[in-house]
Amino acid sequence: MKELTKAEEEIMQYLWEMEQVFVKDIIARMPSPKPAYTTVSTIIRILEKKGFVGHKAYGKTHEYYPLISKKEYTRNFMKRFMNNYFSNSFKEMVSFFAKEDKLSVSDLDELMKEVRKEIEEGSHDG
Amino acid sequence: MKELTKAEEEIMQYLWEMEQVFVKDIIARMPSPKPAYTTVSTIIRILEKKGFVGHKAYGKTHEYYPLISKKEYTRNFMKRFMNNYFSNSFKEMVSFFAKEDKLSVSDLDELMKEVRKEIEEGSHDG
DNA sequence: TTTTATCTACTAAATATTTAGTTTCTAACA
DNA sequence: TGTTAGAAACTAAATATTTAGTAGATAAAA
Repeated sequence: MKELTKAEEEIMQYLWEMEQVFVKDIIARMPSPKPAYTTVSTIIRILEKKGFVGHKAYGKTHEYYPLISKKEYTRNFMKRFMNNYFSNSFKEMVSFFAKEDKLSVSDLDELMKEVRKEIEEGSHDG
Repeated sequence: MKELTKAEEEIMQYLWEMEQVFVKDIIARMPSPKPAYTTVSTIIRILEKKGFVGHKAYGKTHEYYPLISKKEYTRNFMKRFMNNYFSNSFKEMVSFFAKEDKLSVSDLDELMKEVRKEIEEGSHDG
């Protein structure tokens, strides 16, 4: 999977959030100062070339949608990151953030109860 | 804190790992094809300008060392990332990776036992 | 059918990043 | 003291990324 640059990722976030969009929809949601229409359009075309985005044509206009889910991208990205920053150890990562957020042991237990539930629920669809 | 580019981060990883280094030490550790001496040297100078690296001068030669720890950088980087990819929720992140690595509930319990221990140990130095 | 609006595709300029050659300085040594 | 080796600093070329203008196409409106 190709990497995304900053600008590409920013646009991709809108795609993931909105699922089906026209260029103008994205621009509408962007904060000022808004970029030129063609800027966004160009970035989307790059995303298409990289295989992240597809489109349906409605006459001359394209409606764009993600081909790679946020989950898939996150997975790949985090693999690299985990490797570099937590020596590939899930434990280290959790531990880092728990300390970071100054979670107490009981905070963590509470959190883990919820995570456990999610794992159990999710276990049939992977 | 400034962001690091890819090339800068790569060199920074050596600094973090080796703590105190001369340029040639870094190059010695780098895999082939090795970059030119001046390439590494230039990147380090950029890192100094960005405040990530300092140096002690031994005559004409500089021994470089990190000014910003891997932990500090990770913290900042992950804040942004968490925000974009896990809506700032620690729970979501743990859950994501637990599912990702196909951890069972008992795997998770085992892991959390260790994390809990670390938190308890670490609580006096933050 | 002609005009208008608006969209994508094409193109290119501006900017940022990466890579490395050249110069200059200094220390070590003859 | 002069010469040499090796390092940082300076400079610049190559490459990648970002931004946006212009042209050409098409649908909708007149």
